[in-house]
Amino acid sequence: MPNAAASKTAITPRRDEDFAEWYQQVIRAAELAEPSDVRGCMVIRPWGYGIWENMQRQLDAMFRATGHRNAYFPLFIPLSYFAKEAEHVEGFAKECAVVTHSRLEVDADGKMKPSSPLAEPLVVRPTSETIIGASYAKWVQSYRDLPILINQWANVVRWEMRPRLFLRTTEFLWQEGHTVHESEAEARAETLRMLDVYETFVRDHLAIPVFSGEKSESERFPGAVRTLSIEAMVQDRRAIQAGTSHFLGQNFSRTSGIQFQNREGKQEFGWTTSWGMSTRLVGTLVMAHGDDDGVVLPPRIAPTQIVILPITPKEETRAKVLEACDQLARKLRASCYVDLPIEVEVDRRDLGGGVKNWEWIKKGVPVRIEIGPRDLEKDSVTMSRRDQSVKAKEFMAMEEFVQRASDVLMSIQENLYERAKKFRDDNTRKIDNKKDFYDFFTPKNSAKPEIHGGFALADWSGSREIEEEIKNDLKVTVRCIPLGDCAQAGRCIFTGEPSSRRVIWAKAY
RNA sequence: CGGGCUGUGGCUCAGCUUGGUAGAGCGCUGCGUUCGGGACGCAGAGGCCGUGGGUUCAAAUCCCACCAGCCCGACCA
Repeated sequence: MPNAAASKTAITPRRDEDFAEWYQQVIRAAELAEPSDVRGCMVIRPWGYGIWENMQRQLDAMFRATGHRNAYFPLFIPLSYFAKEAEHVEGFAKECAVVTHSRLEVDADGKMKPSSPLAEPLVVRPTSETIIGASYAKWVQSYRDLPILINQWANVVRWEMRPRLFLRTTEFLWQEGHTVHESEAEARAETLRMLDVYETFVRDHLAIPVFSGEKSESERFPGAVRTLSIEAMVQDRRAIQAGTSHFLGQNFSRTSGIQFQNREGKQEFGWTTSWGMSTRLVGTLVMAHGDDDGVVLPPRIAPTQIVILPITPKEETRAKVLEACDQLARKLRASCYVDLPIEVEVDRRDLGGGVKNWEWIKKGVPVRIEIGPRDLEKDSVTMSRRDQSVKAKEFMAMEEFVQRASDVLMSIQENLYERAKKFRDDNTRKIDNKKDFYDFFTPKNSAKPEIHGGFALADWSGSREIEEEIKNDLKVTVRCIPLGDCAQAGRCIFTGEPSSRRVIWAKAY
């Protein structure tokens, strides 16, 4: 049954059978993360955390390069701080974890019970605008103290109803940038600049193309004047917000008292921004590039870029094979891929060769190298790329591979981007009337919906009622309103009213 | 927070209707055979059957309560 074996995929079900289940299975098979006993929370395992660490390191460098510095603010926010900005509280009220006691006591039944109620409850940060604002208020007196350009790497808690690994968990890791500026124009420019950083990062490092734009009023961050986002398409053709950047106007500086004497000598409230990206990106990465054999990692973000698998069928050649593997690893580590030493691992575990090979396939390591006795004789290696068929192998001299390694990684990175972009473009459509719009977003099989839809570019008047109606009918929302001046006036496909431009509609995570 | 379903070795589940010695497959450990490949054989380890209460001579099984998880809604990065 060679055919059956050849068509067998490492992950069951396949993406086209049940995408949601496929996603869970991939994460488990690749050992990225697992659900914990704590409701809605996950354990991020080394391979998944390694991906996050790479994202952190690379994003952090970009923040530094744009003049930002890291700092750290408290996990707990006094309820009174949090409640100052009316829209902000309202937006987050339903998903706050609140600390109300400071100790445990053993009760009559021998059970531990909270005691010593706090004078003021503390909210576990769902986001830090208010607590950071309290510090900024102390730091800012003069226009000379501005801008403040600070980022924080932290965990936050949002008591969501329906958690999914990486995409939506009660606790998640993220970075949140919080800046203060002396003028509206400067703050608005900062918002755009960071959106651009995000777009660049996701495109060049994660190999995922995005659309960027402004959120509609209904999707805006609670308390923001303007929310920008980047929107990626994953393989079930749904949209996923990969990063956001908010222009907060003076809303938060007013409530936090961030005030300064401006160049004219007058008191003025600071103009603030905030922007963030989270571990959700790991899930995005999985859904954007993964295949029916598991995760497929872009080389730039892979914790291990090249894994070397020693083939040791005979005891007498074992030592030599391992030595050759170590030697190759050393050479590779001495060479660079995008300015950093190549990350190599020799998998010496005492396991069946096939098992090992498949483990790395499922983990999505970009390049697998096999070295066995026959390779030793010819001083060659066998290479497999994760962006190509699992069975595909390329043979070359060891020295040649050392020379080419960086190029191979680059080629995989490019290939993944091109593939993702083609998928996105193939499933993005201009739509000019309501019927086509509804057809586009309606699955043929309503009992077991197949993968359908995508991004629809359609004119919209900006009416909130229409937005609501579409959401109720199709679960489709405005993902973003593209920026830029390539806008073309048209007519809203739902109402016929004038529209200034097409906006991007999709079902979203 | 509403509506439905499910809690049994690490994982997926059978057993429950009709109460009577706790099971299978995968995984794990050991030995052997294979092996440029997710192989096979044999032997083994591992379970307060979600928690608490009740009925009963006897409860994984029947009854009640609670807790947790999954799916479908409302909420969201």
